[in-house]
Amino acid sequence: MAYRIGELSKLIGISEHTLRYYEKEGLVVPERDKNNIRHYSEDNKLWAEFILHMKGTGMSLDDLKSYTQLWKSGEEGTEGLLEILISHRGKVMNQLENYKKNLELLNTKIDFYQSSIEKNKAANLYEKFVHIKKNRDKL
Amino acid sequence: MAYRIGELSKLIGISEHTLRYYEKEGLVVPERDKNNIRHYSEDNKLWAEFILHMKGTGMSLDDLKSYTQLWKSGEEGTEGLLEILISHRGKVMNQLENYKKNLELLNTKIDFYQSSIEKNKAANLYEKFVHIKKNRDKL
DNA sequence: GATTGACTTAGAGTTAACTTTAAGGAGTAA
DNA sequence: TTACTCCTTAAAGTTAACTCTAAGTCAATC
Repeated sequence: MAYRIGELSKLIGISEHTLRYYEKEGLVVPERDKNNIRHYSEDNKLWAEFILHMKGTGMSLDDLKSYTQLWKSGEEGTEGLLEILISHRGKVMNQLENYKKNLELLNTKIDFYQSSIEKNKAANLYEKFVHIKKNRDKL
Repeated sequence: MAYRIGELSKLIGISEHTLRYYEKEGLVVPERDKNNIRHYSEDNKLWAEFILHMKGTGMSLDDLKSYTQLWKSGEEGTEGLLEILISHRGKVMNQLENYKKNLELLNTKIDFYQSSIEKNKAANLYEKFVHIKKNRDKL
């Protein structure tokens, strides 16, 4: 029920280096066995995955450090956790809007270039046709 | 119908430094007057805004450089432009999904903490009530 | 005449989040 | 025994995209 660094690294798709870095930063701190080998619990894994999710929507490691500290502090940190989550949710909602708008912009541009290529191909075909016709007529 | 660097900087919300940097990188290249002052045309402005949009959804300046070069090359660049746009659209769609999922996750967490705070408040109120009652009974 | 806003080059500094290196040591599985 | 995975520290290197500095010049406007 515990993962060694190499396993976890493969499971969640980040390097062992990065996992050690996260430990140094206090983000994901596994237990050690008598040989000093890291053992990541299921909770450690879930926490790491949560971090990756939040990072993936633009939360900074600094914010994630604060978040982790608050979480460790137990009940008294709850309001702080909420504050961070709500502020981040605002950013995520803005980004969502931003991405939606830009997707539309991209679609418009893509449509434009695609039809301009189509037109171009049609024009070339016509040119070829005229050329062939001309040469045929010459014969 | 043309902007000087300071004006454009304010209009589109990036620093003059950055505009000069973009010029050096070949991204937005304004005309110069006889005194060597930059004059950004309406097209320059639109291009700059387009760049900011694409950057805002994660396109790198390197890709934007290629894009700009292709655009300058005219008709023969069209297929290349399309390729970049379509590839970027893919990334934007993935990000959109990612943000949607994370928004849900955030909402779940926020709900959880909010109700746990509510419960806590209720419990505290109850404690206070018991305390008051106890003291009143003592009298 | 003073202020404002523009210009130049060349290079150094910043930030976040890794990523790599060096150089060695130790436990475990086939 | 060989290979594999793990461990350590400390520090240097990387990347993108700026951001700033210095030191000076120039033109327009109040």
